[in-house]
Amino acid sequence: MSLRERKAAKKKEDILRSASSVISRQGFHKTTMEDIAAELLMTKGSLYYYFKNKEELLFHCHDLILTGAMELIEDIYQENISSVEKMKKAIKAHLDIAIQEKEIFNLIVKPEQIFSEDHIEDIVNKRDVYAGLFDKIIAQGAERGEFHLRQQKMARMIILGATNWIQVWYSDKGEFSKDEIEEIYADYLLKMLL
Amino acid sequence: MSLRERKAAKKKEDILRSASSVISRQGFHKTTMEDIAAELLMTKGSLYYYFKNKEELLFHCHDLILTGAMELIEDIYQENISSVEKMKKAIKAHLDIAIQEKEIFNLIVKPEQIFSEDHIEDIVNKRDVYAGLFDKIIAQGAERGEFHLRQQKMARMIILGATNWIQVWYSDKGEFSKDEIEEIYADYLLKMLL
Amino acid sequence: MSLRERKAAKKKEDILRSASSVISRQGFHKTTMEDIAAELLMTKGSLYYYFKNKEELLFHCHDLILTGAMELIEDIYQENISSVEKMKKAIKAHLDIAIQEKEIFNLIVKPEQIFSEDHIEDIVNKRDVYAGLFDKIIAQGAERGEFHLRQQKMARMIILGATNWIQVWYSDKGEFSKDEIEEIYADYLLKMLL
Amino acid sequence: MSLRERKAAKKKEDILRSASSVISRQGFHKTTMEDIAAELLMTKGSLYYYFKNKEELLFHCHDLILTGAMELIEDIYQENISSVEKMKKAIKAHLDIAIQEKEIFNLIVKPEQIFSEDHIEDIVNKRDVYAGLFDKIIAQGAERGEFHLRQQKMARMIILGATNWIQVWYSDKGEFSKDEIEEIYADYLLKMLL
DNA sequence: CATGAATGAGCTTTCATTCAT
DNA sequence: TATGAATGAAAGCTCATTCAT
Repeated sequence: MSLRERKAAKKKEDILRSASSVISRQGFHKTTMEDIAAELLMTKGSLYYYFKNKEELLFHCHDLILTGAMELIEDIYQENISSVEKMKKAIKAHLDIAIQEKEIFNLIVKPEQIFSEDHIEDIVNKRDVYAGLFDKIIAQGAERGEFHLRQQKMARMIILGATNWIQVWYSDKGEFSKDEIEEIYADYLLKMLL
Repeated sequence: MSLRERKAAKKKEDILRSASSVISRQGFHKTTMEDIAAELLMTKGSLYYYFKNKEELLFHCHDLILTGAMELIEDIYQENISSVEKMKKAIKAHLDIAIQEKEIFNLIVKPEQIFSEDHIEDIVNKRDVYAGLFDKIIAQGAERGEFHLRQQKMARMIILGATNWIQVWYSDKGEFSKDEIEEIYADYLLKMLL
Repeated sequence: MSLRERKAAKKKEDILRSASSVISRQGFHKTTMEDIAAELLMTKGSLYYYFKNKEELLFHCHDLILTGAMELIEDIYQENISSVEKMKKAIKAHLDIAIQEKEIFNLIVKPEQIFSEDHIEDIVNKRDVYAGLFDKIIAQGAERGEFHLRQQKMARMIILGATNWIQVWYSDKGEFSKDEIEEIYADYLLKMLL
Repeated sequence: MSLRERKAAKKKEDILRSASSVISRQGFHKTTMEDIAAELLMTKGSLYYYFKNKEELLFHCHDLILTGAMELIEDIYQENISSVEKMKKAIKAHLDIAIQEKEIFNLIVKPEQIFSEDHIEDIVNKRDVYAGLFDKIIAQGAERGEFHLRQQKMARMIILGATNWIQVWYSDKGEFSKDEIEEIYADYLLKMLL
């Protein structure tokens, strides 16, 4: 990749980060291209130099964050530790991202209300792959005799549902610190699997 | 209440039910006043006779559903049964509503992105009251020695989070029936409390 | 048709006439919805109450004029006169319309550059039907022994081409009156057919 | 002219030819500077090194083609052949260009809709000079007793109109070859002059 | 010379809202 | 009460044009 290209790639990522942040604050529909541009001290016209429309921009936001998350969880899965430990770590990592990326992560929820058919399949697939990582951890734990449960997929849905929801109410001014919350969540959810 | 007033009240509720249904399908931002009116075989102008604007309409949708849900859970709380049973019933009832009212229930999530300041406080309060009902069930269960847990609020958040999330993926064509799903969810989540 | 409906239909036609006139002056691409609205003392938003987009509006402009023209020529064809007379009348009628509706008539030319696929077929068909009326006159004249020519379609194309072109240069301030021009055109073109 | 200048001149002509071709396909308004640049494997910024804006570029396209056409017809006029032959040749030559340059030639039609006042006069003048060449052929033919007609200008307009129109419908997949069409056109139009 | 990047004016379109009838 | 009609503000998007490098 040439210098030029790397510069452009960096700019694209800057835009995505910035857009993610604004969208997380205001929601996708209430965020205008102008809002996003303003945050970057650009004009909205310039955004279209990098992304061909609003949906495309969002799609890449989504992709960036989900890809990052997948790498994290995949790494945890590869670690040489007990399944209980893996799941604890995975839950904490997931909570971390959900808190940070609020709205973007929330997009995973209802792609049909935002994305056109072109992207939905891609998005749903990626979301499934991500969820699959948690399935793998659970399955491995069950095999190893660490977890005892019948409906593994259901358990995974409960775990991801509960953790995704945290963005709804989390505030860094709450009674518990982020780390404490993550600890408590992990403990509770692990109880379900044992 | 005069006949006329009662007629108007009924019409209002018709509108709210209809609007809820459309919004649940399409999402709030993608639903236009025209869509809502069309569903009722009215014209959008008429809606403004009953509700002074779109937000007001949505606010009352929200209220209608949340009030109904509160009554259900309150009744369950008053029943003369074990806390375990109460919680099971409450979880199932909550799942029922979440599945049925999808989008509207989803509003409970991020009111700031939709409602203006006039309503937010009201909405947040009601949501807290509703959540409080679950807290009461948990507290009672702990008192009675049925539940064993320290962070009661956290547990409640996990429960509501996990159950709210169901709207994201639930489909009546899935592997499990609604009743089965509710049973499984209730079982898993109860494991957390014992 | 109710009074309401007739009123609306009339308004639609008003808009079409007005739009035709503006477009004929400025060309389709240089004419904004605002221009059209201004001519009617409306706001551009209102136009969308009657026509769902700019293309649709243009399509109906086109239709209105072409339908009118077809009726004129069809009537001439039905008259009980010699083919020479029919063709003369048809040429004059066509010139009349071409002069009056300049730009709209010009649309008949390159629909692909303006219309999306949805409309092109319809437009091309109508245009063919219209041209077919001239073919019928020519064929009848040939049968009756009034015209002597081999490539009838080619002759028709020359006639319509020559007459369509008039909008390019016609001005009511020129050396000849519109009637004189029509007379001369008809005479010249008839020479071709005899 | 220095080497550098000649290089630049050549590049300019390359651009004009390329632009003509794209515009002929898509029409002026639907052709963006990017389209033109892409065809030349350039970036749109570079175009502005050679032409100060889109209108200027179009103006020179127009000029290039019309100048070429004028030379052709002028040469025909100078030939030592009968006026009938001259006119036949001129018609065929004109048809050739009209078919090839479609859209650009079409520009001759409505300069006001595309060009600003700066260019209109120039364009109209050149167009008149071009048309004048046909007038000269006709006048000479009348003088020589080959043609018999009163309104010479009108005849010329009919001839140019009919031939210009060919771009509207010509396709190289039609029933007749280009040569045949030209022959037929020339024959028909000549009948008008005799 | 060429280009990548940025700009901003202008366009079409949508839609909540208003209001006379 | 209900509605057809109109409005206007705001959004997404396009593209000719500019300019530093």
